[in-house]
Amino acid sequence: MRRILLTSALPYANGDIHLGYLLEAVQTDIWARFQKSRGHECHYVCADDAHGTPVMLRAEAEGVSAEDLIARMRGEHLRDLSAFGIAFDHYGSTHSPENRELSAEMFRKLRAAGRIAEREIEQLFDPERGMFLPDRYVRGECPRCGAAGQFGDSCEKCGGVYAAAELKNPVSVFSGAAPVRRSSRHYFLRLAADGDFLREWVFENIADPGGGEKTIPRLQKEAANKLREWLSGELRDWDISRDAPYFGFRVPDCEEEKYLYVWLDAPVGYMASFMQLCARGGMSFEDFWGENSAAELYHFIGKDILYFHALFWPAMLKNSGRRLPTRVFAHGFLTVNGEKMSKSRGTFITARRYAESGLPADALRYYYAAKLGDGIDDIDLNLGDFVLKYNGDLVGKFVNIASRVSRFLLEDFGGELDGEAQSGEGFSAVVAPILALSDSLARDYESRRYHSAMRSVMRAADSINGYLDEKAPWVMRKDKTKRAQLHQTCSAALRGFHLLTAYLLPVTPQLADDAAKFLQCGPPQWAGLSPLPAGHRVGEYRHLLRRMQNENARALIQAEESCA
RNA sequence: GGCGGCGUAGCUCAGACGGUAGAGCAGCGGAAUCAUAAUCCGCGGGUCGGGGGUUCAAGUCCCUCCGCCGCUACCA
Repeated sequence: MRRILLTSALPYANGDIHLGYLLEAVQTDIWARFQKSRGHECHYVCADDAHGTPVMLRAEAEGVSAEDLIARMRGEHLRDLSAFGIAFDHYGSTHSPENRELSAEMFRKLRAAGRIAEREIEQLFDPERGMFLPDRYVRGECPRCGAAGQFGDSCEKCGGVYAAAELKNPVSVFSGAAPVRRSSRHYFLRLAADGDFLREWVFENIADPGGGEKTIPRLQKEAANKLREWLSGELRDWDISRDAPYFGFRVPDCEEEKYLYVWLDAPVGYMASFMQLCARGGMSFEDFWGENSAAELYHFIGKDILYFHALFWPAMLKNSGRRLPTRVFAHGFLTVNGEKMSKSRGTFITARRYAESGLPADALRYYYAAKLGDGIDDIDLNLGDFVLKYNGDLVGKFVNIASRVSRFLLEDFGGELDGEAQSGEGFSAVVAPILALSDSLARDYESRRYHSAMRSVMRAADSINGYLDEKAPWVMRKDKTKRAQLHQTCSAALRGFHLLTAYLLPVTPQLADDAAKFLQCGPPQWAGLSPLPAGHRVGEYRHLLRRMQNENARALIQAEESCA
């Protein structure tokens, strides 16, 4: 049995869960459910990312304490994610005692290892607000093209990149005051010292924990390419402290009021969340995070935060006596109808909006699965396509199988399956080929080629539908002498349906649950999966899914526009 | 500006190691009527963004151009 710990990136406490984040949560959740269904020990943890300037400012604007704000946001995030069947084993917060402790320990160990540098740096400072200004909070004219109202890091007009201090006529976004330069002592993670280690670690191949004979790359090809950019030169030190006012953890053993940068304690939040789970579940924290841990550790992330997880984080772990991630899985962004999600276009769809629209969570999960591969490409949610895929695949093909034969089984055989669970014509024509799919399907799931897995499952559903057309049980039914054949055909089709339900369970847990109720079996686990036995009795069939209407999907966008 | 990614049938996308272009949906033509206008069989449809190169052979490797997108470390 494998021991696996996996994480999704931490949702930030200053924003709502949207369909883009759900892409990641669903991708991770499918993998977690798959591993569990295969009988492995698997823990899926996540947490709210609670610290940083934006949270502090928003709390101020709302007139509430930061603690109250993040508690509320965490509740909303958890509610939204739960509505999509994201089954965390634990969902913590980076603003927790455990994380405070682990972050401080991390910092101290890094310092003891000689990896912390201190330097005076000069930054823009808002004299009215009395705070240093992150680049994002300074606007001014682009030093290259002169475009007005540009942010302090890059120009939207000409694409130029510069330092905030280079902006002409800069103003603070908060007060409108002209920022002044002021220097302050900052702490840095000395990344350059780990250049050789990172170049090795990032590009290295590892033994396949999934049992494959060949070694596999630690990172996806595209991800490795991206990292080559940083790794090809000298690595710069990473600024990991912020001056007050800031919402976060104090820098340990520092007399001035300085805070750990949110991105320092955010990944440590993975550890803290798991630590809380351990307290509940009896696992040993060190088994998973100790330097010589034999457990597997995976981070699912968006491609935008790759360097945090593949550069800073490994460096932090290595120099603090911790284990390193087994692999890091990056995915692309979500676009809606071919375009970047946009509030003004109404395509910035929140999880809540979707849930309230009444569209089934499994529909989105299935659609994502049908499009997700192991790459880093963006995924497009095309609403028309979305409706067609759900109706065509899940309703028309998959659920249709149960719908086609259940009445015959119920009316003619009292819901009982025939005696040939492991032999006979129906078995060899329908059941055996689906059993034989197991290994290649498992490989697809394991390597996150969900789209390939979904194609295989649907091809199998096609074959059952084809089998039913060929056998025409509705014709057999009129001939009393063909009663045994009728029984066999319907039983085989339903056994096939049951097996496919198990294959689909990681993707569509609600559907699998409902199907299991109809089949009167437990949630079909992949480990030890076998055809429903002779004489097994199924329940009365009620529609497991409803067809989706185009209007429902379109309303996702319209509804957003009306309140934009 | 630098670096990276993408560009394959009307649509959404597959295509490890280079070897005569694939799926689903849509369209067209049949069949069937058990099933949620669900199902099955068959058909048409692509200069694989343009151009050049390597090779007996390139969507697949190299160069170049065009288009779209992303990243560029103190936004998270």
